[in-house]
Amino acid sequence: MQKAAIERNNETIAAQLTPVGRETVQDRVYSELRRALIGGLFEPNQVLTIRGLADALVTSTMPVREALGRLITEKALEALPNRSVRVPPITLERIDDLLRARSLIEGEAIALAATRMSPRQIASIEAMLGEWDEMRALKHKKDIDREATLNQSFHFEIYRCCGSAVLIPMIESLWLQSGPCIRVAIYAFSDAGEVDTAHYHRRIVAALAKQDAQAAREALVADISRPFAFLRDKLQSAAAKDQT
Amino acid sequence: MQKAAIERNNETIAAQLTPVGRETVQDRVYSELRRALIGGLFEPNQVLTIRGLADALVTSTMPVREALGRLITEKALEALPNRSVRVPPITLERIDDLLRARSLIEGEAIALAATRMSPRQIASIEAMLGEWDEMRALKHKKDIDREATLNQSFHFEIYRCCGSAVLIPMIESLWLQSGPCIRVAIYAFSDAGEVDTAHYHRRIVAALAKQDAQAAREALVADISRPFAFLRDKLQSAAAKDQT
DNA sequence: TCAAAGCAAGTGTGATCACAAATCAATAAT
DNA sequence: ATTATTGATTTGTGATCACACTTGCTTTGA
Repeated sequence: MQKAAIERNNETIAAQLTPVGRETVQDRVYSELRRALIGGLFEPNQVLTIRGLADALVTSTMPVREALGRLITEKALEALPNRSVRVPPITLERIDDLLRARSLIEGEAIALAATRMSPRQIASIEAMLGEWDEMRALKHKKDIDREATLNQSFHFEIYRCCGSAVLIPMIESLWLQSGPCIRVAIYAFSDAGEVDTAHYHRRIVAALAKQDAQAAREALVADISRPFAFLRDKLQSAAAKDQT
Repeated sequence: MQKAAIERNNETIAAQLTPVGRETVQDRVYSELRRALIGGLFEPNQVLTIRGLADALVTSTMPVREALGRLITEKALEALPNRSVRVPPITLERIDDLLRARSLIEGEAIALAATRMSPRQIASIEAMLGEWDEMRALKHKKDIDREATLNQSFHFEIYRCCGSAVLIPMIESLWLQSGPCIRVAIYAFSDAGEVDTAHYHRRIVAALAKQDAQAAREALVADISRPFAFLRDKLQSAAAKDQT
């Protein structure tokens, strides 16, 4: 019987090949819309139509409508009574609300992560920080998209270590909801002369390295509060000017 | 010009008629599945098929698949690699994970509510408590479904006062996820001789009446911990017996 | 000139069909 | 007797169509 030989052969093949995966069209549409949303490609109040998106993404309406439905249940999009869907407007209350929820949940996640991260994982984060500085020094602080992506990886790399399968999807949902707001703030940042965001991330990493959960939570809250506070001021002054 | 008369006439009509609403089939399917899930009608690990549900709900597959997609993104259901969907299994890690997340988020919600509830709202909650006792005394503690529904209204009536449009959907998602677990625990409760759940709710109401946010949070955590702890013990002993 | 009715283009929703993948049962081969 | 293979049924996915509702514009009537 050559069964063992066949088995061995299969194993060597399996070792060489990488799984191809079976992502559906709907999943791709969903990911793409997510990316666009947290990347701030859609602006608040913009209405999205199924057929319009389907044309833009070169598919039929079916995957788009299901992806939109999913995004609506995550509150990343909003279903109007007219049955049209739009990206939610930015209001002062919503900003405060989002910041509070993010501080609470991401704070808890990083506190958990602080007690669980292995030295290897911390090293990985630190390496990320270095790569970041490099990019920042090189590109004269203008590649906002790359910066945002790196920021996202940085945070979620940490959150993944919290060991909670419940918290992480919630955090993703929160990023999705605050994506458009944040992006507005970041663009405003880059106009208004940049603050040293690297400093905040270094504080986070330092706290994690010391396994100091409380310090990590505080550093994180300071980090995510910045754009929200900025946006808040901007909105407030705009409202004040609007009233005069 | 009889414009004013017409206007008046329309107003009287509007006063008499109640808006008919335009709930879609998909929404009804979604609500029904939600109800079934947090009511524990589906058991953990059960797989659900689109066509099966469509037949049971007497619609076509289309509303069902979209409702399922929404429930999957909320983690109320789980998409297997085979593309079939099932209600998530109960594991020890998941129980602890859910309890932690619920304590954190619902705790924050009730702490916020404690500082914001009007006397009128508190009275409404207290009335609810009384109605509860009545039912409990009358029906010889056997109507589990009614009890669960009342419990749900009680909690969400409070959460609604927290004034956060972000936290509440998250709490709903958490209830959806822990629904099947909880229901298992509750059934076990009713076998194992009932604990006095009313006591915990009275503690919550008392704390809210005193506007004591910290006490409210603690009372709430104690309340929601009970079924989780019960289920946890049950699972652990089952695992221990399984190993022998 | 202006407001209201009517029309046309656009949009979301649900049903149905086609197809590929998975599951299961029965049959065949060792 | 047990494993492998084939075939039939079931299932999810995507496309397309029909229909109802909305929206914006044109036309009509005062």
